[in-house]
Amino acid sequence: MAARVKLFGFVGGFVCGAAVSTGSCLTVLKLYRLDPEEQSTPGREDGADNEVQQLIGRFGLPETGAEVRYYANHALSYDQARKTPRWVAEHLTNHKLRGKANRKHCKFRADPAIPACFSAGNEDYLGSGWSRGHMAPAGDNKQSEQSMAETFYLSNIIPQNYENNAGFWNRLEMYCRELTQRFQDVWVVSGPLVLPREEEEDGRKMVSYQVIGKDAVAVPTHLFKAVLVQNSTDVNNDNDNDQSAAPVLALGAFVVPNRPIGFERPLTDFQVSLPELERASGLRLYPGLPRPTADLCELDGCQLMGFKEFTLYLTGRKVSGARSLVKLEQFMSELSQQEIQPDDYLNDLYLQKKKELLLRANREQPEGKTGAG
DNA sequence: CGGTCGACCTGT
DNA sequence: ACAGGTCGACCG
Repeated sequence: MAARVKLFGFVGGFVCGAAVSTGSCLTVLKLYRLDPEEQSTPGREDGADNEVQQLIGRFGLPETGAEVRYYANHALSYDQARKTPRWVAEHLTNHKLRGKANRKHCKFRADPAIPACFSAGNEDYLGSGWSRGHMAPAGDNKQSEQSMAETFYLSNIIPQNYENNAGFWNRLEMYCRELTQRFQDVWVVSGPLVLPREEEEDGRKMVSYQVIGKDAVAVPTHLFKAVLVQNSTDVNNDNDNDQSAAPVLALGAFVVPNRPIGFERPLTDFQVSLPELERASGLRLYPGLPRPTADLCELDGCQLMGFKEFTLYLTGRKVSGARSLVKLEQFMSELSQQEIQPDDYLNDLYLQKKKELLLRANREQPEGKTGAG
């Protein structure tokens, strides 16, 4: 506290000195003590203060570049010091998740709206030991090539542990998409965190984090997600006579370490209260949300895909993209090698792909041994 | 779904 | 010869 008082005195003194030609020190001190809300209120017609404000801002006041930026299907606030987003917000619906936009047509690039001197570059990430992790996922934007392409702007990217990105975080994103099957609206706010190290033998807590590349992109220690769901009518409520069916509104907040997390850890291990997340992040999340809100995990379980389910899903994606019969068979044998039996969906996918590849092989090499059908 | 990397082609 | 971009193989 002593330090703060000292600092206050210094600042006050400095301002008084600088503003000696107008106003009184008292006025300046009063301004300094004003609520942030009040300070930013323009149109105060109250003469003296206004003059002081204009003088202080004679050559402009510092700009953070943290203003909200809107894209086709996400919005974010950017951190010019860390070269990452502070938060990224999205709205998901079942309908919006349909489409055939493909990440193969996208590429990571600097956000053209971010000044170059505050922007990360691909070079910062490549070979850094960290992957480029989406905050607004590409998979939430299959509806439009444009919106998917925009999620590849580095303003939406943070340095993320490979295994975390492809694994636990991936499954969390899938869970968010899955929620649109049970809720009409899903809102997600995601972002990086740099949290103090827990230990330190002498009891001190320290914030430290790696930075990568020539632009010194900050590697977050943790990632957060705040998931809000809504149904205008409760789909689980089969009581037709319930006229007062209030809209269901439930929220789950999660803080996930930026390192590998295995299948043995349930999502609920990483759940925190909304106020807890807000204190850690310094963000007021969903400020328009009536509180307290129902717990998403009590309402919906917060169950991520298990190992078997996830492996089946991945194999399905690989099978769909198989370019040769040998690869196709390899994907299936890898599955049985893990002692997982394909389900009906995967079997259909497999047979369909096999037919397609055989057809193609025959067309390109009609005299091959597979010919004479 | 989430990623990386290297071979290869292109332009100056 | 070398920077830069595309494409396909690869991994969890």
